[in-house]
Amino acid sequence: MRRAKEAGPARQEGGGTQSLQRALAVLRLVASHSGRGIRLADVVERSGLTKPTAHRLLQALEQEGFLAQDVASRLYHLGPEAYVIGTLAGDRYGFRRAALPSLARLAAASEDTAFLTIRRDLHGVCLHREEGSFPIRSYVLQAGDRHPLGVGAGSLAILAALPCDEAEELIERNSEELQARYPGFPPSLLRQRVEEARIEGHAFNPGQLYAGSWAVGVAVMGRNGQCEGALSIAAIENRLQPDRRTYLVRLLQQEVAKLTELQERPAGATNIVAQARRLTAN
Amino acid sequence: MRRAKEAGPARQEGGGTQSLQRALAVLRLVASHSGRGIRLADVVERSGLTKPTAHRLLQALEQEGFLAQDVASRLYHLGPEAYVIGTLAGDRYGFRRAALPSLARLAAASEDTAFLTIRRDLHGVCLHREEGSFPIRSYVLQAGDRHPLGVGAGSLAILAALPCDEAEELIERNSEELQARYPGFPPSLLRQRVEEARIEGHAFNPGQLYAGSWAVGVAVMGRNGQCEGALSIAAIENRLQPDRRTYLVRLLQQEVAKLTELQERPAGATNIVAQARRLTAN
DNA sequence: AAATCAAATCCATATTGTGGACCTTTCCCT
DNA sequence: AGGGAAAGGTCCACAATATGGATTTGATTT
Repeated sequence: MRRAKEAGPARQEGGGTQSLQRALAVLRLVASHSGRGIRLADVVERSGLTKPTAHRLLQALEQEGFLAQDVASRLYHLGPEAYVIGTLAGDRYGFRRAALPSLARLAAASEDTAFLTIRRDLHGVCLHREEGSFPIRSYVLQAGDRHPLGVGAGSLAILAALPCDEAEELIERNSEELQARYPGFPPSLLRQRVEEARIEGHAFNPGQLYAGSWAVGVAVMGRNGQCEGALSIAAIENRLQPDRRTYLVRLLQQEVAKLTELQERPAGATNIVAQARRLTAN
Repeated sequence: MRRAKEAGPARQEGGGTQSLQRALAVLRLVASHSGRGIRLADVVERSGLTKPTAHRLLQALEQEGFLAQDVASRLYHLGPEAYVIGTLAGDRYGFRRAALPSLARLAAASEDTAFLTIRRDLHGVCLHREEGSFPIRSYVLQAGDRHPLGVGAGSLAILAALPCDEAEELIERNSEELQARYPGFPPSLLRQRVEEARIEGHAFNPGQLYAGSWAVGVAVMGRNGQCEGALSIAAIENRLQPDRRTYLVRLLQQEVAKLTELQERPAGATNIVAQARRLTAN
């Protein structure tokens, strides 16, 4: 297919189903506007696809039930099928459900906004945002938003929790995107922040992404030693000065401890094989 | 594309992205084996696709993160991206989360297995299965399983809760599939069962799908008057005789009442439009 | 009523997905 | 161990299918 405009040097991973990549990119794009909805024109702009292509993909995804279009506003939203798929996937990755009570407690105790972020390949994805009672709230990070690992407190906490060589490799692989779209985050800065986060035991973002929007984050480790995600709290600058920052970190660490305890079985592989033998026969 | 084998007379809905349809069908197929995993050969058999095609789609979906393949067993499972999408969709269709406590209570009180089913176009999809303590358990209905509306107690409850003309239309539209794949469910039987369910106030399935696996179901109505889904309980025949059946129906109705009360805002359209104006501008 | 913007549609073109045939690995039975 | 079967994975010529510039339709604003 004729590549539209941007799109870097060449797709890394071996050739596959390109139209599928496009379609799923559109699906993710709509997902990242979850709750708000997104217009065709915005999809065109953000995906770099042409209008007919974007439109066709949106329509096809809608027909399959993965998207739903509001007839009045013409905005595209995630559809019921996406919900079904995700619900079933939740049986395997039930991390969010476990974390929701923690987020609620964090938001209540801190009065600021608490976030759950998970790693998804090279990026951190915000899965949930729980608002506190404090009247000044930032809308810098929404559910569905993705940034390269290290950009933002939760995302940075995850990066810092990974083995050194893996973290370094990820920074490397993200360098192109960082350079292109995150001028405030050169790889060198990320390395420094990761270093600091490891020493301090928590990630700290002093308004690096948006001036005035500060945040702290702590990683959640699974019982297999892998990083599952991170909890973070964002607030305005003067609510994240040293004393309060220490307090918020303590809150986060308490919740992380609770989460670590009630970590669910990670779907043991041997078990699955045995089940499969029995069940996939029909 | 060359149509493989089966596939009826002609696809009804207007031409779109066929390969996408196939890919999403594969995704749904894997989802329907959530937890268990599915093998390439089974995907080939159940989807009617050829092996290279199925394999390519599975690989592409895996690369995009929507599927994950267990390296040891080669079984395909839903991937983290599916979880992300579904989690975000959950903000719009948060029905399942609300229903989980009810299912837990139903399973505990009845000692049998409780299910949550929702409508998805022409089908009922089992979203969750909560097992009770009774030692004889049927595995007739798993999370992710789909059947035409009316097949199974939960599915039948949903069908019976719809307006008469709509229900009739759905039976009509399902008649082909019923005839081909559900020999025990001729449309005429469905109409009769729907009639009974409306009179009785609950759906009853006396082992129609699998002999010995009986079930009762009650629909959950949203506050907009639309049917949101259904709760159901399945048990072996002698645990669904008249007296106990009445008891179980009462349990179901209690939980349905609780669910109806704490129904969430159905994302009012006007509100969404207003938000969109503000938020999709950037 | 005119103008502006966005959404939806058309259609010739060649890029892309397709599947029969083939190879490789794993598992099981003797 | 050895041999056979079944499943997973790959190749490549072919044409069916997605593509996007241009156009039409529809809605909203001035």
